[in-house]
Amino acid sequence: MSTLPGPGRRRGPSKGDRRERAILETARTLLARKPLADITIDELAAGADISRSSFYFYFDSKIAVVVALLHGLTGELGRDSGPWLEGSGPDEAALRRSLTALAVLWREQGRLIAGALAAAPGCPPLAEWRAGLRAAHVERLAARISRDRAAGLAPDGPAPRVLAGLVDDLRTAAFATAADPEALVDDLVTVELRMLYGDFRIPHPIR
Amino acid sequence: MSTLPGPGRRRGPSKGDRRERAILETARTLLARKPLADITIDELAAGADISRSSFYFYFDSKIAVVVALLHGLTGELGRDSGPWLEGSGPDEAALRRSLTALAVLWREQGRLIAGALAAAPGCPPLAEWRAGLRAAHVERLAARISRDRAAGLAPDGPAPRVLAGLVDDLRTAAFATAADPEALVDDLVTVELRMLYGDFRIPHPIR
DNA sequence: TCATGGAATCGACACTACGTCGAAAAACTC
DNA sequence: GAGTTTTTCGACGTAGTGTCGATTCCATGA
Repeated sequence: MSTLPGPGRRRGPSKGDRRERAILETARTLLARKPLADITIDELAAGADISRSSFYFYFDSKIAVVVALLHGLTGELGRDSGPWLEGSGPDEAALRRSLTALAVLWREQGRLIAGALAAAPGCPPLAEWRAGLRAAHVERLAARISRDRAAGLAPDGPAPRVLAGLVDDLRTAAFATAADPEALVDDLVTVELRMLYGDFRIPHPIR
Repeated sequence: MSTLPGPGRRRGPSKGDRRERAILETARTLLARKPLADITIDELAAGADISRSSFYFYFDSKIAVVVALLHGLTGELGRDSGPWLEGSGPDEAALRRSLTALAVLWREQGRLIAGALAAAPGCPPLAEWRAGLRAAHVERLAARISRDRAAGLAPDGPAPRVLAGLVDDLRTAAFATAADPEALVDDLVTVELRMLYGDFRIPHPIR
């Protein structure tokens, strides 16, 4: 349940430190092969060459391991999205760079992220992590939408925060579903731009 | 694991039939209060006034109960979407009716659907259910997209199936996230229409 | 009316996974 | 090399799942 390492461990990169990293590494390896729910504490412990009860010296639970892995990931998740989120107008290239970075992360760590998302309802620390991530993205994207609308660059529409939330939902769901996230980037670029800038006149066919 | 009722039960709407319905009813009730993962077989059995081991006479597992509930729901899920999916062009009213029906279902049975979706990876029968549902929607929507494009009613863009998949993903994610699905309908209508029909000229500000 | 067989019920058991505790071994510190 | 801190583990208790065989219920038709 807790985010921090177990009750033991003070300081100094000693033996136990290697063990802790071994557990994390084992978790990462196993997650590449099967979903979080199928991984047992026995396996995690065995992978680090310690007994099951020793595992609890390092982490409070399976979820605590996931949280630790996620912690190292959080920075990466917003990587390369600065230019897009701070920019303005339908800057296709910037959006593509942002989505590409995200897709790579999903390819490499999809099981971890998906596992965390699946376990989030019913596990406060994971729910917070997800909520924080979403909020950060929605916040910045909503601001961008407001700016664009004020500048006449984007059509009016759903409240900025709502629209931004839908964009975030779409990304997450699409990447979670996709077998090959990177293959989806181009289409996501198109679709997100349409969500934000796509205006259309109902009666007339598109030229 | 299995979809069908347990190994017992032959014919005739007798005592056991009432029990079976009592279990389903109990599940429905409990799902209104807490997520699927927090519901135990003990509770389901207790709700139907039988012992835990008697439960297994009726269903193979907790998941089998969910599958049974879902079975009754599958028809509803596509309800009122006919006019939209069989129609053509940006028929806002038809889309709104379709989405409204879906939103109502999510409000009433959100926990059930969300629980099923969460348990789907790692549980073949649920995964199949989800895949079938998605496929059915994607299939029809993709056909609609192709028709519209051929008729010059919609701009070119992502492959119809991919685009339809993204629309489906968005709906599911949005409703799963939302506290009040029905409040989202109007915005979803706008966004989906933009995804399908929204064209925009990059350099020029919107008139 | 009662025997027979399927429907329904349950207690006892076996299993898996989780998490805790306290005692011991290892490693480090002075 | 005594004392402290870190690390390890076996034993235990708990919760939930699923199975088995014995038993009871009950409709039916001989």
